[in-house]
Amino acid sequence: MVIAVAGLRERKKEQTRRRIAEVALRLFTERGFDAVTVNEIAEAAEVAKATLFAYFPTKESLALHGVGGDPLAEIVARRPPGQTFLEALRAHYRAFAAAQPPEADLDALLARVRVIQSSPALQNAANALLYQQRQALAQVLADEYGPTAAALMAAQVAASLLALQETYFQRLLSGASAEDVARALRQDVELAFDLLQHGLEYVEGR
Amino acid sequence: MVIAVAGLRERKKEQTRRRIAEVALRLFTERGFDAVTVNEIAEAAEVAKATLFAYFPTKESLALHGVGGDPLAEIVARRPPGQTFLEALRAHYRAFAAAQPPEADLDALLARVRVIQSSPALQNAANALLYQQRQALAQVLADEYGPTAAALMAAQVAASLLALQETYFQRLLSGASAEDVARALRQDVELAFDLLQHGLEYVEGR
DNA sequence: GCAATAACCATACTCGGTTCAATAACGAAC
DNA sequence: GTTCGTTATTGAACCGAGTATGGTTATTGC
Repeated sequence: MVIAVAGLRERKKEQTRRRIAEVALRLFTERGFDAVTVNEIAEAAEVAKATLFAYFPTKESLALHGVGGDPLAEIVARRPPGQTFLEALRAHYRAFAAAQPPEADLDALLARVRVIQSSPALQNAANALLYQQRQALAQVLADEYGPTAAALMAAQVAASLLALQETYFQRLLSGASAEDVARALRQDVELAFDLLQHGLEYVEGR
Repeated sequence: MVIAVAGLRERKKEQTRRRIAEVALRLFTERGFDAVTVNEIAEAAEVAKATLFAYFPTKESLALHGVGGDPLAEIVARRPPGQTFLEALRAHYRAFAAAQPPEADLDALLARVRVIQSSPALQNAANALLYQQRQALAQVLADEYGPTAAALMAAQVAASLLALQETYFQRLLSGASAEDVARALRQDVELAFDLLQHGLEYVEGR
């Protein structure tokens, strides 16, 4: 009995997609996002430009594929009953911060972060990604809290997590040791959620 | 005694700038942002494309000039002593919500909102504007609260105000009466700042 | 084998934005 | 009111991202 493997067509498609993505990331890493044209990427990946854009809708998506971040709306929607949505998110990010990423992944992440930081256009694109998550989260929360409060809460949460991510990236780029970065991240996660939960007066009152 | 009027050169520049801006806004209003090319705008304003881009750095800026929003960092920096930064912001937005804009301005605002809503690219650009304010605010707050907490707080505040603005725009577009929109805005402002001040548990606990 | 389908390619195009050399308009000084 | 340096403006060529198209090749299901 032969395991039904994906058709040759599908496998080739996947190959092409990966080849494009890898070549793009390599070039971006070597020279920065803005200094690489999509024509170059297409040429180096040995595909036509039209093919490249059949796989990735924009140049930005070439650098950001797989960097979507965690699906906030899902985490909230799937939380166990009795848990507030904020508790669910805190638990998720606490777990993320507790998990020490292996060296190799960290190098790759660092390269990715450097690429993203290399172009304002890319940073905007990354923000736009979170913007969509914000809306999805607002929709999930709307049933419980009404549309206006839900929109406000989702905005606060999404913005906090974006700020958290930026701080994390900066710490990574600053050259601090992996342990220090991880420790700071754990603290920052707690601070971010404390602020969200108890409001800005939480810090104001020291 | 003659009032020292601006030189002819300066006046012409101002004229050109205004002509470009007005033509652009008119075309955007008529056909939507994406359906108008900068070539058309330049032609209709009777300037060369290069001249247009000498006045406005991007196509988006043609639709967003003057829509910067309130300078959060300044409001906070100039607050009277003894007032928390959040109180200062709340007072500012409360005053804004209390002021009934005159009919004519409201029509112009509505047109502007419709244009902005007509293109995702424009909405992203508008977001990016607030993003800069966020960073300026974070810098002002950093002295008092440290960089990490400041970044988180600024992010929450900026995101809340963006959400507030979006809700306001939606209410305007929904065709509700000006009084209803104004009343809802006053409520929303209080809700937004209550959430910021006391945290999400403020609503969670009802 | 043999069509139907889907990936792929080359090419030309649109549009936003930049560059640059040439020119026109202004301001100030004589 | 002529001259001269400055500055706004122009036109036209150029770049890069993204789209449209019509044709070619390879896989698939029969």
